[in-house]
Amino acid sequence: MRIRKNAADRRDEVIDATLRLASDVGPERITTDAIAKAVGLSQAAVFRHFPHKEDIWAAVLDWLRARFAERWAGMAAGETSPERRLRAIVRGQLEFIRANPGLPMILMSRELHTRSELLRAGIAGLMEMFHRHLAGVLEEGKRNGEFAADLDVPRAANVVIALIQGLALRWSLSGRAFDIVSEGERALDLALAGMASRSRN
Amino acid sequence: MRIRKNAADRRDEVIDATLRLASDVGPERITTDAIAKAVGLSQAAVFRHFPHKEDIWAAVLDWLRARFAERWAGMAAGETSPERRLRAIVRGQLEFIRANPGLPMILMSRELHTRSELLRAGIAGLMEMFHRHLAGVLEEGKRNGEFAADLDVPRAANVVIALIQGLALRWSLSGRAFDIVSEGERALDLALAGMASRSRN
DNA sequence: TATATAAGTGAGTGTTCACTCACTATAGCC
DNA sequence: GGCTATAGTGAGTGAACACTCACTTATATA
Repeated sequence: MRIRKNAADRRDEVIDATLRLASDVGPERITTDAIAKAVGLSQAAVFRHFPHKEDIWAAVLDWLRARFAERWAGMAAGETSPERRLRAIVRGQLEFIRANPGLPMILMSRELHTRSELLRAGIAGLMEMFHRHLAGVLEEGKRNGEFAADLDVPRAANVVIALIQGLALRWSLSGRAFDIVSEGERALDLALAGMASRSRN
Repeated sequence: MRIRKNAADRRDEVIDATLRLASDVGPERITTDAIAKAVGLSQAAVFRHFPHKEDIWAAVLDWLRARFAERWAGMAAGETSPERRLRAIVRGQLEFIRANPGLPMILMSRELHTRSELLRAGIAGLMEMFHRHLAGVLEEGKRNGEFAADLDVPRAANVVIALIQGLALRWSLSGRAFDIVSEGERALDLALAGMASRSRN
């Protein structure tokens, strides 16, 4: 029997299935047929809701953007000191990745980057959002004295992002063989404190 | 006119072309036809030299493994202190990436990881080689007093790798819009010295 | 110089994929 | 209960792709 739902619900189901499939097989190998099966539709029906496959990805990016905004807005209220805020942001991002393992695969996908300028810009936009968010907290901590007075804020934000992405990459490729959240917190500790011996200089 | 070369030369040409194409279009979008055109052969001729496409990737990984071994053997002789050695290793790796922009795309490719267990193991092996190499130097520096006495060496090595990979990712996706070598050296400075203010604790 | 061997080719094949189209069934409204 | 708008379908289509095959041509050496 044919189950008929309204368009908005189906769109959400497709977005959801796509995110889940992204972590299972990788974004480049998601086919419209796989999405259809995951949602319980015929392949042709997918194209009722999204005229082109690219439009599915655009919707996924919109969904992610909305989630990020939500999370960061909620989180800003909590912690007091900039360093604690930074840790909370990183932890939050890692928890989000743990809950949505497809996310890093999407952000890192060369496929999505090169197939369409729209998607490239969308992904770059997400990363910029995060960079600005981090830079704001780092700047505060620098004024505050919690971070080094001569800290190069934009570069430090990039270092934090690189840490998260490098970690997420290893996590994904290892088949999620370790806990990305606790491992990420340790990595951040190292980056904040430094590896060099404290006795020198 | 038909140009005929011996098999070994053709294999090298194919490996070379594949590495170059990996940076241009990404590993997952390299077709045997594109490789054939790059080398100046018909598509069918590619299969004279490699029975399956997977074999081309295996050969590329072998080539990379040999290059790494070469470089690291040559480099060990140079620098004196562990910290300088670490910096030299990272710099060397970044220079290698700059010269072979396809490398990070290959190492990060989910496609290659999931399509074949042989390739997955090959890539994991390359990363392990690098991890061991870094851990050795960090261990030395820890004994030496240049690095923190309580440094968690394997984790620190992972942090360095994450930094390089995260940086390489941003570099690739940005269309190589900055100098990965100098940017990487600054990032390493930050990770070694730490971001937190020195006045605290 | 004849011959064997190996490098090369054009023209396929089967599969996978995004996307189309003519048609059908259902929900919501009058 | 009948009508309309729209979610849904099965059966395509054409393009891209890895890989095959029967056949050709160049090279090394007996």
